[in-house]
Amino acid sequence: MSRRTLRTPPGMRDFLPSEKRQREWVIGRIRAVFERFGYEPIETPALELLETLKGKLGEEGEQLLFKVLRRGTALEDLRLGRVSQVTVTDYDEVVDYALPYDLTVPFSRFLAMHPNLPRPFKRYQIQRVWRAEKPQRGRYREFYQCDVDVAGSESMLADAEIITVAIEALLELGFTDFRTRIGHRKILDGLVEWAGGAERFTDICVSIDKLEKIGLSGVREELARREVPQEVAARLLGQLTETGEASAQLTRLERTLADTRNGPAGIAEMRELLDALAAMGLPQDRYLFDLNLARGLDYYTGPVFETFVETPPIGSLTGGGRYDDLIGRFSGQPLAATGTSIGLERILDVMQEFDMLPTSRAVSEVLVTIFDDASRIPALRLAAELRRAGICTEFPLRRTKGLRQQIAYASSKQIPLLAILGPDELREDRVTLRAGPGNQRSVARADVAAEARRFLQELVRTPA
RNA sequence: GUGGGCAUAGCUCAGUUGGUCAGAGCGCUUGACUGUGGAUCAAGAGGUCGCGGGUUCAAAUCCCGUUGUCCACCCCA
Repeated sequence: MSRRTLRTPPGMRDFLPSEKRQREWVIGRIRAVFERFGYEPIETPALELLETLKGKLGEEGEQLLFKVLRRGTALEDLRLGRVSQVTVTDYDEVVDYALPYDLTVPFSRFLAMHPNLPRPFKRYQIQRVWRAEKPQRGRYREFYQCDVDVAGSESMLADAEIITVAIEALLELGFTDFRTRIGHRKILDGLVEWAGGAERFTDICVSIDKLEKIGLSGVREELARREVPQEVAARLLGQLTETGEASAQLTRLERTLADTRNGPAGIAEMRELLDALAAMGLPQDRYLFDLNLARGLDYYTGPVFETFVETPPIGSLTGGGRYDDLIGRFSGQPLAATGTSIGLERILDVMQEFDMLPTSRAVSEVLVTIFDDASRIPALRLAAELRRAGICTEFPLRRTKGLRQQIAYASSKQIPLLAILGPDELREDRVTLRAGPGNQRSVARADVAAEARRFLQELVRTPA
């Protein structure tokens, strides 16, 4: 088998048992936080109609869709040699389906299809999504997102809860060095209107979103490159670089944006949101109002939020916002919604780098030894008994030579406990439980399950 | 999509100015060792040196192309 064929597609990975268990551990913690706030799990298909996904991602998002070639029609003729070539003028002609790019759009489709669910509907969703990007550190073509969303509430309480859930999830995983930036699309909208660039809103958002990253001059250049008039850019940047307490900034903006269409509503919502957050018991230094946070996706309509770690510079760990119009685009019935996405892969990358993950050990907690034909049946019985007691147990599935080899197997698989049931033990109706050199005890055969359980608990408390 | 680094066994990597350079360690397989911690000893499998072309008496080594991969940009989780 050549190296050429023996590989995974770019940006898509195999996970070894130890890696998979770490992933599941992290997912488990995140899920526990979601459920602590009353969010329910759902799942959507691995394919969506292309039509469902189109036109929701912004200009650049759409080319990142993995599209599935349609079966039949002219392409089938081509495959069967009935025709020698096929002419296509738009990919709609050959594509019906695409792999989801995120979980928000499928969720919106889901909500539009299930209008009778109790509202507000609170769901979480932990699934793979796909983007046809060039893979890089912290960026893959196939990756998991952990989304939490509330649909059917226009209250800032919903946004505050989503932000709180995301922060709690990171705290639960042991993160300490992060900040959640909170911006507001309506305030930005007001600001852009005030500056006289309303018709270029999307372009302007994309540019000012980078303020932190490329600096004032970088944004000025980018706005110029996008042909935003210079005086518009100047007015805008003057406002965006004002700093200070959130409340002071909002008071200032309130005056500036008094006559704009969306500014006043945005400011009122932002105040409401910050008040709610303060009441929800989050550490104050975990989040901040950041006028410059815009986010690239088209569908956000209200507060937007993003969580960053300073080190390593890996990008955002979570990102989300309010999208009150998206669901209406599917059903015609407007339905307010807000939510966030937690980036599992980046979280894992960071946790790996800072050694925040628990040391992985095997699924099996006990290995029951098999010495010879005579001890085989008793060993199988013992294993069955341990399993009935809820202890993950295995025994050697192929011939082993002596105890040493079985110990080596248990060690290499990091199985913590060995249940030795040899001729000596059988004669005395006992079992030797062994956790390591010099750390073993002989227990009565009848007490094995209880003793093993106790032994394992001691081992967890005092890791070897 | 743009730019740069890298490519030798399953993994981590040696390989001199082109000339016994097809290698090591780990892992894997088999055998030996009367039942106590990833052993030891012995044997074995596994590579057209990413692929294609060129230079040369001679290429893992130099040149060109190509593919893959990693990093940066863009964008994002």
